[in-house]
Amino acid sequence: MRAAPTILHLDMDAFYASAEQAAKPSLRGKPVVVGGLGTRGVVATASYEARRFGVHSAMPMAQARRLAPNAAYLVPRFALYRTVSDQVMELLGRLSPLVEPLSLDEAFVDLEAGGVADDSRSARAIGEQLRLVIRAVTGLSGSVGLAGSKMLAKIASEEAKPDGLLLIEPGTERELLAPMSVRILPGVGPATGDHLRRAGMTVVHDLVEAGEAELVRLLGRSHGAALHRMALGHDDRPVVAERDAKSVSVEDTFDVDLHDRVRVRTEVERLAGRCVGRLRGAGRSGRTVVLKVRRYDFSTLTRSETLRGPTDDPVVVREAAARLLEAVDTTGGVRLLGVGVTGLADFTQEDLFAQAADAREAEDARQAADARKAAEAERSGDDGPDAEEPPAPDQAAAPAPDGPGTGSGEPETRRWSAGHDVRHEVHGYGWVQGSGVGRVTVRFEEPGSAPGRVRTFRTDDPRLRPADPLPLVREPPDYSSWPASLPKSLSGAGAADEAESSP
DNA sequence: TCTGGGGTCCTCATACTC
DNA sequence: TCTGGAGTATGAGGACCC
Repeated sequence: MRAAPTILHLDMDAFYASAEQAAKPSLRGKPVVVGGLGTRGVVATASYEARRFGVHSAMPMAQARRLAPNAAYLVPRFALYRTVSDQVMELLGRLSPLVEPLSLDEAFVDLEAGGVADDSRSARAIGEQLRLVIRAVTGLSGSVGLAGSKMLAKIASEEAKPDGLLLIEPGTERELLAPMSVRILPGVGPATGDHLRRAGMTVVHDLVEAGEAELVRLLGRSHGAALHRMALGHDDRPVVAERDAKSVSVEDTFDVDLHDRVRVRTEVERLAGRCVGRLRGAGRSGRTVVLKVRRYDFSTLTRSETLRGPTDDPVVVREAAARLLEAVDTTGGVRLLGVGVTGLADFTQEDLFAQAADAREAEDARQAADARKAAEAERSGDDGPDAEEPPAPDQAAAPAPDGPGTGSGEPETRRWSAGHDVRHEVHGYGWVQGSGVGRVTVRFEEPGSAPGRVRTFRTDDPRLRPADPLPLVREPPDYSSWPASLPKSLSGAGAADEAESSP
């Protein structure tokens, strides 16, 4: 906990839904729900208009549709969100070398390390400027929290939402936290929240009163002690810029439970291939293969196997996953399958074998100079100590890694997903409003345009093609000198004002 | 016809080694 | 030689986060 509120937490407001509203003028001011549209989808983000109907993140899509039947339901377009996220992160990087992204729409920034703020006044000014610049560049709003620790900065941005800024002055945090729900503290989810409630603790003040010993008794040493510190407003976790991934995994939930054991096995192998594709894409390898199975009754089990060394060989991972599956009872049906790899490294067991082989060859070559006669025969019998070494990888079986985020691999059958961009030879840019029974309905509009008109085509209309997302802001102001100076069009818009944008 | 996907961290049980 | 304890690796599951 530092003396000045120089840790900044940025949280973009209803990010996916806001990006969709910015991209699709006809949706502005209307309820928008982004998420999986399948029978088992859940809500990723709901616009503030949709939240008024009670729709929120992680809610089953079916329930959302009952609550807000007239909302627009869209599948996520990660390519667009990633582009906007990159723009935002680039702006944050101008403030400090210490930027810790938490997701596409959230990050911590250590303003002190960047030398752009060292007290409340300068921190607030930078926070307000950041919000202005983000809006100018991306067309979207973000909320900013400023405090002396990560926990409090995050709580501040949460309280500032939507489209606000809140600064917590050091010294005031205990008073501020005391009446808040225990659920505001990081690490307190539904289960811990329930646990605490049953013990009579509902607000942060109750945790302080209970004392560390009682929390440790209830929640265990690590969690209990950490929670007590948080309740007192103590949090000295640093902002960490670079974080290495510790695992890579892929999983799929099926629209209908799988009963056929052969199909289950095929899916596991497919997932293993995808997982290795991601692993290789990241230039990593892994030592422990994990199989995840969610059964028809939502019970989830995992089985894992640790290999002798890290691998990025699809055959090895596929076979390990298949072995793990053998030990799982899938009668009754399988709802979800997943394959993951942990224990990541930057080299593979095969690299080690190769190194060992190189060393052996060098040694052999040296000896061969002395004893040429026996060398060939000796080497043929020297296969190394490891009998478990898998057969040479089947090169042809190496999966085409699906690039991060594309996840398509769809055959040429044309699928028009709701919300996706299209371009029509005659009518120009638009987005898919819906499709079915051989027809696709498109609304022709683009960021910055007026709400557009709707037209319907045959799904195989050759004049209609998928398109890349258009930038949300066509001509952003020149902000190349920010934060040294604010673009002219933005200065005077309240950057240095002391006024707080939210209560 | 409730409950996604991709992660992290913690706890507990068990096996093994010293 | 047997036993107990500490430390470590592994496996499984749960909670949490966005």
